[in-house]
Amino acid sequence: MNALSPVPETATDITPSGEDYAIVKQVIELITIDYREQPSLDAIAAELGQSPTQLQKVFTRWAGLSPKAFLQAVTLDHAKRLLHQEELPLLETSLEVGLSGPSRLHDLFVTHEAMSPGEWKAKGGGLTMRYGFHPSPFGLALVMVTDRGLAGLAFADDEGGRDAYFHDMARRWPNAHYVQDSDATAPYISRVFDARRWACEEPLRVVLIGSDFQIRVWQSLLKIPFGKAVTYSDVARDIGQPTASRAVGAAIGRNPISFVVPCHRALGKSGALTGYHWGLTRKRAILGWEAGKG
DNA sequence: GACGGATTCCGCA
DNA sequence: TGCGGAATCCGTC
Repeated sequence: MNALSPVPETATDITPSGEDYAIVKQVIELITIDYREQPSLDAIAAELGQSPTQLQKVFTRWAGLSPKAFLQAVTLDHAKRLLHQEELPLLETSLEVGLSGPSRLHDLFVTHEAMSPGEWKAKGGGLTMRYGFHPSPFGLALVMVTDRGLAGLAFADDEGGRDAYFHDMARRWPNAHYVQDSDATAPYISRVFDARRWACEEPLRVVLIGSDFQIRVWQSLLKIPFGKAVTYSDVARDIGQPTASRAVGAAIGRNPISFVVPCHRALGKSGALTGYHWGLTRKRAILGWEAGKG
């Protein structure tokens, strides 16, 4: 869509182009086969048929980290450290306070509201949902907005599968009225993925449309500070149902606003990345990318 | 009611 | 450690 406006490619560009992710994704898949081996840059480049120099450049532009540092950021050990860094991160962080803690300085500034139970029962009836596809640092992104704010954010693995990804989202609110409108959704993409705009004065408006339980879970996720992680049982405890960790997992899996509601920061108790609706590779990518911004 | 999880725990190489 | 199986709990349809 935006082929006419070239993005300047400088090392300091914190809004990486969508194409970089295609390379990064392959790298992550390679190192995940056996992450203990930590293959050399040369080996990875050879495997992908790229020059090491070029690969290094793309990688650093995308991640803000050298490939080596990135490899370390996606190991199990590192994930465990994220979990234990801070004892109970969920209890003290107030979303409304937003910018109070230094770690949140680099985080996306968000306010949210939830749809009423009645509106949820209507399954989107009476709601106009504008949507569009845009390049993002994690592949093609599908954005859905209502007049109350951002309602959906999904990732697509391939151009050709747009319909499938659209339906994956649209069936969550089957009675909504869907209108393709990339002009309406484009501003959200840059607001969400351009780290320079995360802490701007005006918070990103988000609307959570889900069951009562799901909304409580998603609100809990919104409180996880940037660069931290929690376990499913942490979330269960936070919403006052300490034994519901499995149900929490299911609810997290239905988070409609990926990345913004940071469901990628929920890990298994062992630190393992136990699942992600849009693929474990993407979950690793997001966590590693965040490591480069922290 | 039944179903099935983006869990967890335990036991065994 | 890592892996597999069972226990168990809960939201959803």
